[in-house]
Formats: sequence, structure tokens, C-alpha cells
Amino acid sequence: MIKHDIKSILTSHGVRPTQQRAEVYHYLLTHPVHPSADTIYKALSAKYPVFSRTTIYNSLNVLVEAGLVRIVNIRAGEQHFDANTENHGHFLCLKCDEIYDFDIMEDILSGLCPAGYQPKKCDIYFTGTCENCSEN
Amino acid sequence: MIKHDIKSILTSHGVRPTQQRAEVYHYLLTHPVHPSADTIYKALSAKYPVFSRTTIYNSLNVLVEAGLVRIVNIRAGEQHFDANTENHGHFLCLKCDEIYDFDIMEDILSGLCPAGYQPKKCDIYFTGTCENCSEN
DNA sequence: ATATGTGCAAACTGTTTGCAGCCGC
DNA sequence: GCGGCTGCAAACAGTTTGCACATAT
Repeated sequence: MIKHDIKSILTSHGVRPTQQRAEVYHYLLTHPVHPSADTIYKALSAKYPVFSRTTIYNSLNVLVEAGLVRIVNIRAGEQHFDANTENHGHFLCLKCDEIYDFDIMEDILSGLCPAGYQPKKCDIYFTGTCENCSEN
Repeated sequence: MIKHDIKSILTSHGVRPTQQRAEVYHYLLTHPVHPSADTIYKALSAKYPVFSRTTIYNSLNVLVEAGLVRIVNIRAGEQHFDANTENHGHFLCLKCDEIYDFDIMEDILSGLCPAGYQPKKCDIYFTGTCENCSEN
């Protein structure tokens, strides 16, 4: 995934492909661990000395509105971001503090939402102990 | 549900039944609309002139730890509270801003969590348009 | 040329914490 | 009397906003 590709993805989603937005999106694509805004800020500001928090938030909001990024609200008081917009669930391990993806069968998902309600998005969050941590 | 019952519920869950904790729990039981801490604060401080935010938060945290109340994180940056601790999902309507409960079949729920992972809690959040709002 | 994006600082919101006073066993 | 609870104020974290400057078409 090279820079040029990313910029054309942004463009095709109606997002002006600025350097900063491309960097934020590139970071999310190459670090699919659901980072927080602060994590992205620290990583990018280390790489590019001038990269403000404001711009991170601005870029993330633009990417979310464009449908390229989804917000993961599995931890209260701190948003995490995910460039994988396919249907999937999230599992937060309380021991290792990682957020894991897991698949959700499409037909199960559609059966969950109550009749008459029109969902725009669905978030499925589990919290507990992950596979690795429960072995120890 | 009278006060005496509530205090005995608190006691049986290892929570010292102070007046304030009972009021908070009573409010949640009688207002099953998933209020925020601020909503509870405004309601109770109107009824009882001295009722600090600190105490609301303290009481809520104690109730959550005791397993009597669950946190609903469907709206970023603001926790909502629910005295219904049975398994159920939440639907946030973007038009009327209400949070609705809906049932989840037990077997569907157990099929969602990936093998090897030990869930402690599960939150299923839908966001969209509710039954009433989509009719208009 | 003009609209849009960036970045600093400051504001804001929801929540937590420190600490003094109070209450109930 | 003592441990725990309350409540004020202040701190705190994450996020948003106001505004001046920079940038790109």
C-alpha cells in the first residue's frame, strides 16, 4: 500500500488528499490494532516533528465521515479507530489490554436487530480474557 | 419497589445501604431509560438540594462493581447507566436520541464470541433510526 | 484569489481525586 | 470513637473550538 494508492482512495471518497490525512489513514491501515488518537499522535509526531493533535482529530473525523474509518468505543472515555470497515466485532482483553477483531456471520448480525428498527451501524463488544492470556 | 426493598438489595450485594446509594439505585430502577450521570444528578439534586456529583459517581461506581448496574457506552464520551443487568442489546436512535432495549437470544449471543476467548461482558449496540422515528 | 487545511492555545465536558467534615455503626 | 461516606473544589483526560497563518488549486 503506497502513498499514491492512499491518496486516490481518499479522493475517491470525497476527501481532499492532504499529506496529513494520508499519513493518518496510512498509519491506521498499517497498524490495525485500533489505536487511540493519542497513540496516532505520538507515532506521527515522532516521525514528523510538526503534526498537531488538532490535525489528527480533524483527519480522523473526516475519515470517519467519509466512511473509511470506524470508531471503536470499547473503552469508555477514549475512542479507538479502525480502518477495517467490514462487519466485525471487537474483544477487549482486560489482561493484555489489546483489542482483537473477530468475524460475525452476516445472518446472525441481521437477526440481532429488532424488527422495525433501521440500523446504521452495529457495534459488538466483548470484554474479558483473550485466548493467549487465558492460557497462562 | 419501596425503599426498604432497595436497601436490602444493596446489603445483599455487599453495598452499604446509604441514603444516597439507595436514591441513585431507586432512580435507575424507576427510570429505565439509561440516564447519564448528569441526568441522575439533575433529577436528584432537584429533589434533594444537597446531592453532589461526586456522590452520584461514587454511588454509580459502587453499584457497577456490585453487579447491580451496568454501564452503557453507546454514546462516545458519556456513560449511561442501566439497572437491568440481564442480557440485552441497546439501540440508539439518532433522531429522538433515545436508547432502547432489545432482547438477544441466549444461543445467538454465545455463538458470537470467538472460541478460546472468555467474555466477562458483552455489549451489543445498534445506532440508527427507531421504529417510531422511521414511520415519520 | 479564494476556499480549505493546519496548528497553537484555550475552552469545554465528563469524570476522578484530595481533603475536611459528617454520619452511622 | 472510628471507619467509611459525602461534598466541595480542584485536577484531569480526551476532545473540540477560535483564530491566525499556510497551502493548494
